[in-house]
Amino acid sequence: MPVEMQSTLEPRKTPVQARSTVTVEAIAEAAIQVLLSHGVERLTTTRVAERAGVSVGTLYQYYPNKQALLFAVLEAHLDKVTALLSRACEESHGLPIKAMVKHVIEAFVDAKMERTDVSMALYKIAAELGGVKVVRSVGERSHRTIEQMLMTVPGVQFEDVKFTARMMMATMAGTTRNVLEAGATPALVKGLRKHLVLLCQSYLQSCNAHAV
Amino acid sequence: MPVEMQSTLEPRKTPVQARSTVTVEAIAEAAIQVLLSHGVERLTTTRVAERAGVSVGTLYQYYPNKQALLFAVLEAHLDKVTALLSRACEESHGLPIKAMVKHVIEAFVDAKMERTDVSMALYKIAAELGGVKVVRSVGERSHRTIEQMLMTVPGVQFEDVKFTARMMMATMAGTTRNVLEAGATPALVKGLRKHLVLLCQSYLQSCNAHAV
DNA sequence: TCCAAACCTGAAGCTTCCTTCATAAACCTG
DNA sequence: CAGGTTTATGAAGGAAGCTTCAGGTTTGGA
Repeated sequence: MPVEMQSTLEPRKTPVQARSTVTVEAIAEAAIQVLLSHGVERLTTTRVAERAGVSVGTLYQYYPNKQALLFAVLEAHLDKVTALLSRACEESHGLPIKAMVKHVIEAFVDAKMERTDVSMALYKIAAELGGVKVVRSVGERSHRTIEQMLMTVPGVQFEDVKFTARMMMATMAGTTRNVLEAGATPALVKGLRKHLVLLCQSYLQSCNAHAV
Repeated sequence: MPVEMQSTLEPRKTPVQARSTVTVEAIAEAAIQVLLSHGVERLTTTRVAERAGVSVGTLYQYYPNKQALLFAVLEAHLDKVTALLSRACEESHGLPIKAMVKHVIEAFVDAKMERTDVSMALYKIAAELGGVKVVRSVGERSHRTIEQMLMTVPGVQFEDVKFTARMMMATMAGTTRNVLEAGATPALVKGLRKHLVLLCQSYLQSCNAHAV
C-alpha cells in the first residue's frame, strides 16, 4: 500500500509585508543549498532555517511541515520549466519539423541548465514520498503540449503521436539528467544540446508514416 | 561539502549455515518491499526486519548499518543488469548496426523489466546519500562496453563515439525509467521496446560520419 | 505617537529511529 | 549427546529530528 500524503501541504500563512516575502524566498533557496550540501537524508528543518538566517519557528509559519517545503520548491521549478517549454512549443507552431525540434529542445535544455544546482537538488526531492506524483502531473501537462505540437507539423503524420511524444519527453528528461549528474560541464552541455536535437530529429523522421 | 560515506559498508559476517543464507536474502527482499510500500523516508531497520520475519538484531548481524543494507540491494541489481547488458554487447559483435542495436536494447529493457518492483524501489535508493556515486561507477563500466561495441560496427565511423555512447545509454535509462514510473503496463513496455530500438537506430545512423 | 497586526524567536515536548548487547535457541561435528 | 559454533532475539540506550507555543520585536497606518 502506497504511503499517504501529509494532511496539509498548503502554505500556513502568506507573506504580507516585504520582509516576510524575503524570508520565504530565503527559506526556499536555503532548502536547495542544504539539499546539495547535505543530501535529503540530512536535510532538517533546523538546518534549513539556520542556513536561511532565520529560526525554525519562522519556517513553520509559512510551511506547515517539512514535506510541504520540499514540494513547494519542486513545484516552483517544474512550473518554470514547463512554462518555458510551452512557450517554445507555441512559438514553433507550423514550423517544419527539424526547426521545431531544434527550437523546443534547446529551450528545454537551457531551462534546465539555467540553474544546474536547483535541477540537481530536485532530483532528490522527486524521489521522495509522493514526489513522483508531482512530477507525473506536471509531466502530463507537458506531454499534451508536445503531442499537440507534433500534430501541427505540416506534411507529417505520426503513427502513434501519444507514444512518440512520450518517448521524446522521456529522452529529453533522461539525457539531460544524465549530463546534470555527470557534472554538467560546458563541454557536456554543448554536446547534449547538439546531439539531443539530432537524436529527436532522426527519431521523429523515422516515425513519420508518410514515406521518408 | 558533500556528505561523507558511512565508515563501513562491508558485511559484518557472512552466512555459513543454510538458514542464515535464507535470512540474508529475506532481509534484502524485505527491504525492497518496504521501500515500495512505505517509501525511503519511512524505511526503518525494524520495519525491514519485521517484514523479513526476523528480529532487528539479526539484521545487524549481517549488515553493519542501514545504509549498507540499501547499498547492497542497489549494487546487486545494478551488477545484474550490467552483466546482462555486457553479454548482449559481446553477442552482437560484428553484427550490422541495426541488428546490434535491436539486440542490445531489448536485452536492456528485458533486464530492467524482469522485476519492475525492484527497479522502481531502487530509484529511491539511488537518490540517497552517495547512491549517485554507485550508479555512476557502474554506469561507467557500461559506458565503456557500449563504446567499444560501437567501434566494432562494420562500415560505420562515428564522429564522437564517446559522447554517442553516452547519449545512447542515457536515452535507454531515461526512457525505461519513465515507463517504469508510469506504471510499466504491458502496453507501455511493448511500445518502449519497439520505439527505443527505432530511436537508437535512427540516431546512430545519423551520427555515422560515412554518408547515409 | 500609539496600537494592532505581522513577524520572529528558540527552548522543549514528543516521537521516531538506529544500534547494541546480554541471553537463548539451533545447529553441527566428533 | 556434549561442547563449541553459529544464529536469533528484542528490550533499552542514546541521538536526532519535527513541530509547537508563549512571549518578544518590528512594522505601518490612524
